[in-house]
Amino acid sequence: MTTINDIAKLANVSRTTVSRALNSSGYVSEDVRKRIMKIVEETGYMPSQSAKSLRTKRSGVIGVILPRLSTETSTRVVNGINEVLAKEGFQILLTDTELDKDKEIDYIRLLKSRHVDGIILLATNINDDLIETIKQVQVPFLAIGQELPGVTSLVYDDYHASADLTNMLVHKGHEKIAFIGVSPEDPSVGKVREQAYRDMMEEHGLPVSEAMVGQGDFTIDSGYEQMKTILRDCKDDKPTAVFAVTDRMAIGAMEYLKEQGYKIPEDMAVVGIGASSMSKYITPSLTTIDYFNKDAGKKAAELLLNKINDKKIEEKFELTYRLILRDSV
Amino acid sequence: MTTINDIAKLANVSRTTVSRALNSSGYVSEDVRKRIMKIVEETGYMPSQSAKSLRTKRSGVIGVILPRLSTETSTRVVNGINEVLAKEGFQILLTDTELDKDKEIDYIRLLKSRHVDGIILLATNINDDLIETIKQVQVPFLAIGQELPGVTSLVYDDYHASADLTNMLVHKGHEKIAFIGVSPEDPSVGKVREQAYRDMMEEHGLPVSEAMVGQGDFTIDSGYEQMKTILRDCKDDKPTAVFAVTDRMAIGAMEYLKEQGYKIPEDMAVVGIGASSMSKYITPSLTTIDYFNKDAGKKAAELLLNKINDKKIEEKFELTYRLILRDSV
DNA sequence: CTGAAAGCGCTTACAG
DNA sequence: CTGAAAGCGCTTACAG
Repeated sequence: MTTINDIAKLANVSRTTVSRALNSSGYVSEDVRKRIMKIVEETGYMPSQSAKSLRTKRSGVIGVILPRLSTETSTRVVNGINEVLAKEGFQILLTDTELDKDKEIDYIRLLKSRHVDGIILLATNINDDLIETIKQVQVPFLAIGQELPGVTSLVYDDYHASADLTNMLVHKGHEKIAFIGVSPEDPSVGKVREQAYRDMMEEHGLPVSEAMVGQGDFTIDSGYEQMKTILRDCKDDKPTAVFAVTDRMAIGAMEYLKEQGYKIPEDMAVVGIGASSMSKYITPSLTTIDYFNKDAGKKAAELLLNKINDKKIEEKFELTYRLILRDSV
Repeated sequence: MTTINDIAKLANVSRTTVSRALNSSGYVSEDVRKRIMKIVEETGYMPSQSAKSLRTKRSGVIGVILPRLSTETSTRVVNGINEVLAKEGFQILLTDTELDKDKEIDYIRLLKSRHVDGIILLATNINDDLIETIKQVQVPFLAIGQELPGVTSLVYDDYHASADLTNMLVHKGHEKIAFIGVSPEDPSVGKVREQAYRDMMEEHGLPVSEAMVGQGDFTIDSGYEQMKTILRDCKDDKPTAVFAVTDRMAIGAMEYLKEQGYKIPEDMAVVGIGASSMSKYITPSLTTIDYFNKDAGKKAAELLLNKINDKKIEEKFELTYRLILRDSV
């Protein structure tokens, strides 16, 4: 492999000079610079990033930790991150925890050992070990989706998004609104969204019987199953609307309702969150919340870049959202 | 930061010994090993991968080059790749060409400079510069989706998949089958799929008027537009079925058809390729081809790992597929 | 404007 | 079983 020494020899200069020419640091006469560049061109020389990174402690790589590689949300966020980062010459080192908390921590440490210049974590849970590890590694860090104490966090406005959705249903005349949530282990999706729903129901003086509330696990199937359970448990006091905290679960619920001959939205209104591509093309199209995940990714990358460059930034950023009203309500 | 020297000092041994203990290479007395491991544990020491990689010429990183980060196909493939690689302790360095051919080449070189142990390219086109670059960089290489001459390639069986779909429509009684393809710049999707369609039509003695053939650009919108154009151009000789080479374009076509009051499949049958999640939940559900992208990703990773370990492998691998018959035909 | 030298944190023959 | 030394390919004070 061609190294800086080869280039130096070919150009009849020291490797110091080659380095300077390559990095446009320090003075190099125009003459010499051209000679060097020509040889670099000809040989197709590319500096070894390992050597560079060993020396400079910078790698030009940003670690990204995902809960799942294959969800639309993750993909959009990564897309946004990459768009900003690629422009600045950074690449993404991708890791997927498969929702395993231990792996979250392992990967943070692994990424550190790979000298990444920063880490972006799509967070799904909060625990002390995690916070502790983040502190320890001393790498510019950014969390998306959960507010991690002491860590710069970019959060979706889950409370108001969920409240808006609930209020919208109430204003449409629904009084019995079923709810399909997820485990509170995921504070943002599990706790906050449910809390907003309950708060709004209470505010409107509408009762929430526990038979109306189910807990899924993000999958379409779990939406289907929860809908089934809710309908069975509610007996003669059936809801007229169902609010699932993710589009996938909402779609699962719709599947079950369709199977049972329910007309949507006449017999049962359905809403989700996430603005998945499916939500638009399913019949009837699904009312949902768009969290602008790609923008979140972009913003995350920009903030992280600022952190890397030692700019002071705030600790918490709240993202915006949009309610998309479609045919399912 | 803690380095191997710190550990050596704390354990009262040389860094040679620490290295040996860490990598389980060479002899280390049980006593010393335990002492070292304890200190490693306590300090949270992680060896610098840059230093390691500079020395060993291996990085434990595989570069993946994607045409687009945010398509379901890419995501599934990456997911499969990662599943296999993560198990072996490899991480993925992700790059997105945004369909720019020059970037494909730039990224190959960039990944090389980052000392990746191998590269997987989701290929969308074939050109000499690309082939040339792949040869030059001398990195274990694997292409998915196109057969690149001289490069180990994993290809979908586009010809037979497309032929099966066409034949299926013919057997259902369709004689005028419209086609929405993409540019032949993408040999697999653009050329091969169209060729199979034309071959089968000819085999059955069915004419293909050029008014029945459109060219989209993978987007839903382009499917919509092409459907519109085809219907306009065909005048009184309208097709009774339309074959789009991707699900997204098929879905766009369906949207237009629905708008125009066509009943699917009664007035017009629609088929796509890709088994997107949307294809299952759209109404009517879309008949399509499942290419098992995730398995392709796994297979790619396994083959690449073999290459890295100097195992001899064949140059071309053909993947399997499955026709999913749904309500749109 | 240019170069010699030190050093980043590892691994690996080589010697004992 | 253990260690001293060389070297991977860079960058960066320092000196001129």
